[in-house]
Amino acid sequence: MSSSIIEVALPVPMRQTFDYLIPEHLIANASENLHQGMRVQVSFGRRQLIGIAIQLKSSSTWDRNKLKSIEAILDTTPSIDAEQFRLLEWASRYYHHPIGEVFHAAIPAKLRKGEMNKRPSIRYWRPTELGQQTDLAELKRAPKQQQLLATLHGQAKPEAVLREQFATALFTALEKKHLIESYEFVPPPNFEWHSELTVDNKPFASKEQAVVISALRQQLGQFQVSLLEGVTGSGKTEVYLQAIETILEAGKQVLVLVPEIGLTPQTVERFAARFNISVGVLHSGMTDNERLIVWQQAQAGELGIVIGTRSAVFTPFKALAMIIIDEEHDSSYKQGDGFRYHARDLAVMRAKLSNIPLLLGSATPALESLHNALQKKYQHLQLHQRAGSAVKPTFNTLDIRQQHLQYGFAPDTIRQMNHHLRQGNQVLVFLNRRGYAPALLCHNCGHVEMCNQCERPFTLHKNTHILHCHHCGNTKTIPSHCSQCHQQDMAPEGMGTEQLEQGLQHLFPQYSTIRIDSDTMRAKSRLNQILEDIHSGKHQILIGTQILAKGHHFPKVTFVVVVDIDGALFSANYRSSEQLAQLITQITGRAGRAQQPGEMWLQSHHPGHPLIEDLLHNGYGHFARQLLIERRHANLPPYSYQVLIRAEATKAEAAFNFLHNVAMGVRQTQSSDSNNSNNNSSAASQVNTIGPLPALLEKRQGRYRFQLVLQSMARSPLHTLLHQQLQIITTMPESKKVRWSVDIDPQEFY
DNA sequence: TCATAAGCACAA
DNA sequence: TGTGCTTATGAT
Repeated sequence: MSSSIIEVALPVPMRQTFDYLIPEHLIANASENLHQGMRVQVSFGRRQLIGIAIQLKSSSTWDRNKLKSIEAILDTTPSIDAEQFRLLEWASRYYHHPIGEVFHAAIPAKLRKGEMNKRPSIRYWRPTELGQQTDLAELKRAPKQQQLLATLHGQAKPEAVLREQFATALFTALEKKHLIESYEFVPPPNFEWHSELTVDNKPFASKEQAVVISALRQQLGQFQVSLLEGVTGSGKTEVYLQAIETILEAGKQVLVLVPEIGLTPQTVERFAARFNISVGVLHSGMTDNERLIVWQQAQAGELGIVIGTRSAVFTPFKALAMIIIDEEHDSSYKQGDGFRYHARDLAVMRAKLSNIPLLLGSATPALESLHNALQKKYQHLQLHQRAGSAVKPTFNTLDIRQQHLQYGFAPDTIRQMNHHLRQGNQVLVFLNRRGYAPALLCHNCGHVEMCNQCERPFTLHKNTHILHCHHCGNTKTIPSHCSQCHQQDMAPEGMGTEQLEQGLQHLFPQYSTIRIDSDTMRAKSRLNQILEDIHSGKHQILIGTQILAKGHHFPKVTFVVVVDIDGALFSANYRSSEQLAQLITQITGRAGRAQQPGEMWLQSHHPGHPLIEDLLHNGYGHFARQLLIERRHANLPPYSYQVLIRAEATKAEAAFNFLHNVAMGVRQTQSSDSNNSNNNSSAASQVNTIGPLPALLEKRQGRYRFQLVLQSMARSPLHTLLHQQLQIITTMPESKKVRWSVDIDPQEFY
């Protein structure tokens, strides 16, 4: 049977694939030359698109003479290998995302654009003849230039590597002096890393570490997920290093995922230095060329270790033997738009398909991971002892009820900040604003306005001045008096980082304040510069959001203020308290030093809140287990499963009606199912709908946004139902009038 | 009467 | 999603 048709996945937001004819000159060799996972160029409408070959077929459901022919085959070996293909097919099904877009997200930009999968040349710098002869001392008035020239002495280096350390201006300056020159070069493949591998400066593992390392080494060659729960400073990285030693010695490869902000040159250097091999790095700040090279090198087996952020989970390997996810609780592993995958979950599936171990490491594991570990689905490994001298700050929860707050600070807090600043120390002001659903709180007594139906805090929608219960959909107008103490002091939670920054400049004009959040940190180099300034003591007051909790140490910070913990404790977003605890714990492990442990103050209207008390006295591990119990009682993830459907439109009714119809469809499907068969309608397989509710920022960029949550105690009925609904939705005329998206296992709501 | 914007269907 | 066709709006 001749296979003259090829099924192609295209990067369009449509759920179907497309059939094309294979032109005459290719038919003879189609089964030889065209394989699953290869890129093909096709004409689609008036456009030329790059698609991925799914399979060869001999017939199509489409009329044969309506089929177009493919324009070209762009690969000689599949860009998506068999293993990746299976992973991405699974991801497309699991996340209910169009397969073409899934493939698109998983390959480097250069390949997406149809460039040939050949090694691109890269720019190198080398000293010129003159540069070789020049005495370095001649450049002593330009120390940075001197340093650059010294680095290049006797050895050319790729520009990308040098850029991490040297500014652009230095290159032009030295080039002008005819001391260095650049050239393009295609580096030859290096399969020799394995024989060059050495293990340098390996410290002795502690007894505790040794136990964990040997447990991990026993799993090689089989699928097993392990959760390494290790307090800050317990030496998780050392465990990673020693666990992968035998893998590298066997010539096999390791993938290490790190949070977006955690990927510093130091991290990479630590891996490279231990094994004396070059480490592949993948992160968002790299050029398309740089990413493509690492991708190809990993695929060819030229790299023993690849360290990368979220999307590095798609990197192809020749002989992948282990995946490590550092700081596995970190929210940057979840893609927030488009193809909303979670790198941790994809890694679990990848490890399963490849039959290799996966190691999840964190001081503050995500409740999902902890749950799996406690359920014995994951192997649970623990490190309790800190390697160095212990740095544990003292805590103080400060009651701010009825206090006169200045820019959000209580008088005592301001006094204490002054005290620390006068001693020449740094103060860290922490404001956690992300992902909160603000509650309405009485400043006099701390009472939080709760939904009378489900005992959960109401969420304040500022635009409409309405309280919404995000659990049952109940609404209420904003009361003028507190129902508890009858004072007129109901205030919404919330202040932005910018306001806080201005306030601090007013309160402490003599000190330098620096704000560190993702907005100001767009460029990676900028962050490094600021971190350097902080370490050198240029700034005394640091204002930060999540970013500060990730991997950076602040030895000069002796006082940490968390401005408002109530926002997290009384958020309708049930993940807020988990995130707050993770942040507090992470900062705790990173501020201060052995000689001067530091202090952390938490401002709250509920100073004796049992969850916070538990966290401060018994640590994150205990707290997290308590929180899991709460989640179980409330039937929340990880004990239930959720899908969030978002919709936005220029007309509020359009978005609302769309989601309303979806919700009706869900209920209808279920009631007809239970009437007909009665076998599939147990409480566990019941899918509940919550909403549609307006999004917290209801209107953004002139569009009204709503969301609908589908929730079930079991995953499969939820997914089955969603699958059915999506088929209906895509044919609904309303669906074309709104922008809508599906978020499986949503992390951020409201 | 023309020009531009908004709405809409379609893609193999 | 990107494209081009159709229809609505509205300025002159």
